[in-house]
Amino acid sequence: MTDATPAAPSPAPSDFIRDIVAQHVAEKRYPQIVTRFPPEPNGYLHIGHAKSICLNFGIARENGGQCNLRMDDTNPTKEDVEYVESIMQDVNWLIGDWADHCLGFKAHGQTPVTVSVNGQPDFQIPAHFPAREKSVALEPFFASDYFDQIFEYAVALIKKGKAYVCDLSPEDTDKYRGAPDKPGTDSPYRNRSIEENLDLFMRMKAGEFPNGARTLRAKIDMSLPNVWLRDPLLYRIRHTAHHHTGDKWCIYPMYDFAHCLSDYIEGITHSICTLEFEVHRPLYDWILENLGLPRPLPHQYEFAKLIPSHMIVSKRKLIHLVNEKLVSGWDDPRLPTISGIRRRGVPACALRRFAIGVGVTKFDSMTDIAVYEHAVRDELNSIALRRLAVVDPIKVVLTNIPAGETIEVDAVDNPQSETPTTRKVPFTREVFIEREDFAEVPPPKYFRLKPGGEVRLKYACIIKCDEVVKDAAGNVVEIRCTADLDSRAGGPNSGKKVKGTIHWVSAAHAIDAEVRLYDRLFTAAEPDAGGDFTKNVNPKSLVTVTGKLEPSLAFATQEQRFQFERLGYFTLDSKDSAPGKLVFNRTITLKDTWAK
RNA sequence: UGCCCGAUGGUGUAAUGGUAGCACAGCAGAUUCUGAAUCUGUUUGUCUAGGUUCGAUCCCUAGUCGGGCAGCCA
Repeated sequence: MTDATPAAPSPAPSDFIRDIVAQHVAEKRYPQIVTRFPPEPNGYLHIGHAKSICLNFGIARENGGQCNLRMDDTNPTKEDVEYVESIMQDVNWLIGDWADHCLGFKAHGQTPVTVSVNGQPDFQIPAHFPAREKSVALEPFFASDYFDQIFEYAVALIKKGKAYVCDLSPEDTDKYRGAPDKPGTDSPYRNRSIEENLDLFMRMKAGEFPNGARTLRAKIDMSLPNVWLRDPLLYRIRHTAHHHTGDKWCIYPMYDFAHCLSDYIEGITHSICTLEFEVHRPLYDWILENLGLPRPLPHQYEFAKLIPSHMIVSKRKLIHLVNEKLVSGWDDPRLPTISGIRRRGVPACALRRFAIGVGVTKFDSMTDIAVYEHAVRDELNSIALRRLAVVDPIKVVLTNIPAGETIEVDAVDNPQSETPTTRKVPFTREVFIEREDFAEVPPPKYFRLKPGGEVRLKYACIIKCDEVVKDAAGNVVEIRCTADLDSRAGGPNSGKKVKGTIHWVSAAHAIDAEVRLYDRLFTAAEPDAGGDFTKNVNPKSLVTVTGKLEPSLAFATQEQRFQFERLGYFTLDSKDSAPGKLVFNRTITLKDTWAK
C-alpha cells in the first residue's frame, strides 16, 4: 500500500481471562485452546463486537489455538442470511492477517458426526481453516447445524428424569416463575412420567401443537434464588422456517440449551461472553454436567462489554437511525458498525489496537471516544500518503509569476517513513488556499495569511499578501500576493522562517471531488442519557463540499489512505466513488490544538 | 425489601502482601515547511469504617455506591 512503516505492535495484553487461560495452558488442561465468536445473525456487527472478536481471536492466536466463527441462530423469527454475509465480511476484515490463521470454519454442509470417546457415543464436528484450505468449500459454524444433536441431548435429559414437557401458557409460566425475591411454584406438569414426556416431546417435534402450547423445561428447582435455574425453558414451539435449516423444524432450542451444547460439540474450551450472562453460568454448567458427557467440558467466562462515549451501539437504536433515515444505512460512515467504520476509512489495525487497548475487566465503564480517535490517528499518521487538497477554496494570485508558467515542486509522500519518497506538484500563478487560512482582521496569535503578512505555501515558497479583492457585498473573492521564489527549497532564502505554513493547490491543475466531512454522530458523551438520543445527533456530522485536489489524487485507489495536509485523513468512499467522479470520506481530522 | 457481580486520577486500566505505574485527555515548554507528528516536564487516584499483618489497592467483616437477573430474545 505505502512504503511507510506501520505502527509498532503493542505488547501482548494481559487480563483476568488471559490469566485463567495461561494457567490452563500451564497445567495442560486441554490439548488446545479453542474459543469462539458467536454472533446472532440478526443485525450488523459494531465496535462492541470488535472487542469480543479481538478478545476471542487474540486468545486463540496467543496460544496457538483456534477461534470458531459461529452463527448463534436458534431464533428463526429474528434472523436472516443477509446478516450472515455481513458478519463474515466484517470478521474477515477485522482479523485480517492478524488472526486469520486461527479462524475456524467447517466444511460446507457439514453437520456433527457421532464418534466413540472412552466407549461412549459423542458428537463432534471437525474444524477447517479457510486461511490454509483454500480449495475446500468452507462456511462458518451454525448452531442450527446441531439441532439434531441438541434434540438428542434433550431426549437424554428426559430419559434421566431431568426434563419435562410443560403445558403452561407463556403468561402462566411467568407467574409460576415467581420473582427474584419470591420463590416460584412447581408447574402442575412437572411430574409427568418419562414415557409421557418422551411421547409429548416427539409430538412437539412432529408439529402436533401450535406455537406456545407446550415447552420442554429442565427440572431443576423452582425455589432457587437464581431465576434462570427455576426449571428454565429448553425448547419452544415455533412454526417458522429457519434461514439455514428451512422448514425441517418447528421446535427450536433456547439460547441457554443450545449455546453450551454448541460449545461442547465444537470442542470449545473457553466460552467468553459479556457480563449479563453471568447469572446464566450455573445453567450452562448444569446442562453439561447432567448429560454425563465424555470429553472435558467448556467453561464460561464473562467480561464487561465496551461502552464508547458519543456512540450508540444498541441494536434497537441503530435500527432506528437507519429506518428513520438519520443515516444512509448500516454502513453509514458515521455509525459505529464495523461496516461503517471500514467505509469511513479506519484501518482494521487501528480498530484492533483500540479494541485490545481498552482492556478486559468485570466492571462496566465508559470509554472516552478520544481513545478511539487517538488509535485511528496514530495508525493513519504512520501509513497515510500526504496530499494537498483545499476544501473551502479562495483564490490567490501570485502577481509576479507569469501566467502559463508551471513550476514543479517536490512534495514528501510521508515524512514518517524511514525512506520518504516524493512526488512533483505543479505550482502556478493562481492557486487555491483554504478560506480559513486568510484573515483580514486576524485574531491574536494568528499564524496564517493576513494583509501585509507572510506565509509559506508548503513545498513551494513564501508569499506576501499585497491586496485583498472584494465583491460588491464585501466578500473577499481574491487575494493578490507576491511570491518569494528564492525561498523555495534549495533557494537562497529557503531557510527563511515564517510563522505559518499553509496548504494550497494550483487552480489550473486542481481536480474537483466530492468531499464528505464526517464528524462525531452525537454531540453528547452519553447520547441516550437524557431520553431521546436523536436529539443529540450532531447536525454537522456530515458536511459535503466540493474540494480542489492536487492532480495526483485522480489516481487514488480504494486501499490507499491519505492525509490531506493540515485537514485530516481521507479515503475514497467504497460505494459512491468512481473514476472521474471521486468521493472522499474524511476519516478523522488532525488533532487541533490551536485555541479558537 | 432475594441472589449474583463489581468499585484505583477527568477517562480507560496495571500493580495478586513490599516505592501506586501506563495510556488517553488536560496543562507548560522545546521543536517543526502540517497550529499535526515528535520530545521534555507536569496537575489529578486506591469508596467508607473496622480487622489480620512488621507492612494492605491486594486478605477478612460490615457498610456505601454502581451494575446485572423475573423473554417461549441472545
